[in-house]
Amino acid sequence: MSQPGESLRDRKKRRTRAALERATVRLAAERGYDHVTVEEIAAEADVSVRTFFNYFASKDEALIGADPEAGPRMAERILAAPDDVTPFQAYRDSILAEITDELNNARDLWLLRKDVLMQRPDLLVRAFANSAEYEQLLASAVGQRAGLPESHLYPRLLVAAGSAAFRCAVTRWALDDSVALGDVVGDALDLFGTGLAHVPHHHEGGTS
Amino acid sequence: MSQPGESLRDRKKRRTRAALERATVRLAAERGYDHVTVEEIAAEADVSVRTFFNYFASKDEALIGADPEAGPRMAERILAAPDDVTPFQAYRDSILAEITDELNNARDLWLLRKDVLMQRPDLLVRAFANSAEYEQLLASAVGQRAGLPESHLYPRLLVAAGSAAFRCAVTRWALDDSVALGDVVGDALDLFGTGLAHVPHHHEGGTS
DNA sequence: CTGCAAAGTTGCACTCACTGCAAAACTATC
DNA sequence: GATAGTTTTGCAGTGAGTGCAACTTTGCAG
Repeated sequence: MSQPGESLRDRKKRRTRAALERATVRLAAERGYDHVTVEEIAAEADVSVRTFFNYFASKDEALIGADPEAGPRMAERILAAPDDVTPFQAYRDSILAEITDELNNARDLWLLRKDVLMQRPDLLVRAFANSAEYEQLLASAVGQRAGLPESHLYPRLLVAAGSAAFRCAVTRWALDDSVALGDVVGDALDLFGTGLAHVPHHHEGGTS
Repeated sequence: MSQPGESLRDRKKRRTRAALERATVRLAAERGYDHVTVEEIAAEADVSVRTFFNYFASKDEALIGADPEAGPRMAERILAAPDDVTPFQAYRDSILAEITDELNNARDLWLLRKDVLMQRPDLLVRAFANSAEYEQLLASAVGQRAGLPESHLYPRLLVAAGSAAFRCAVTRWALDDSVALGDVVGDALDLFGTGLAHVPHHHEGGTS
């Protein structure tokens, strides 16, 4: 939880950010996303409204609370993968790593978010819209590994497939969480991997 | 252009809607999306601000101007396809049909949108967020044809792949429009069809 | 043509997300 | 404990978006 070389300042910042994220999710789950104002969230987290916007560019962003370093981290991971790993596998691994990490740190928040996102599925799409800049970063990493020219569709498409997989997995998981979210995302990515041209067979507990 | 059984009222509505869409795209391309206010758009189209919001729920929506009947139309088309057509093919055809239609009616607008979307790629993502409700509709249609239970990932994933394909295709087409947008979308969908596990070969004018 | 009902338009008042700026509070460092 | 760098905050303002009630236009029937 608390890093070694972390100053008081950094610790406070992390705490405030986390408090705002928690407050947003908690209140939204309780009262419904658009019956909660930023003012209330800020009050709940004991900071001013202005400070809320120092941490998050929008209410949407605070609800999802995406780690701004996740994008760069994934890109690095993709580039660092061994040579015999395909770009697809590298990207798949980087996604699953982030997700398991996230769930280990904040599983409870995702259980609350689930309810909010079931009411407002568009918020999940918007969350990815906010990080549209990072898509470019990831696409470059994939493209580099794949040895494809900047103009090729494949990298962009693979990255977009990742968002789509995550999004669909959450929606699906929200309806029935008997399979862990990470596993559903994995299944979704595998479907993208083998192709959607043909309808997959419908077998029960398909975790892998 | 003008339908047969269309009253004066309906004609006026269509004209107003089109005028608002045009004004939004034109001004956004000219000055940049967020240096244009709804007030200016409404003025350009000779209606009140309030009327703007009678036609579009948000500025985003007006920029993309997605036909609200496109979703239902596609769903119908999917269900109406012959039995020997796979859900994938049926969905692919329904997308391409809409796109060719749209480009035939408003190619000029897309040339302007291109510039706006290059500056603000997130707007394209947001556009799909707005029509997140229709995703459910399309997923049901796909699921029905595929004979899969409501809970299965495949329909949702296929539909999301469609959005992703369109989105990536537009981004790619914005950088280099030597290949028609419809063809790029087709290529993207084919990649999803055959699977992303392996990097595709890079051949030049791949229209089909 | 007239008058009535339905649909569309508008203005108004309001809420709320979000931004820039400058002052105040706080933390780190020497 | 003074000083420099960061973070927090208040304030004033912009602009998106909504509900409501009045007003205008269109459709239609007598």
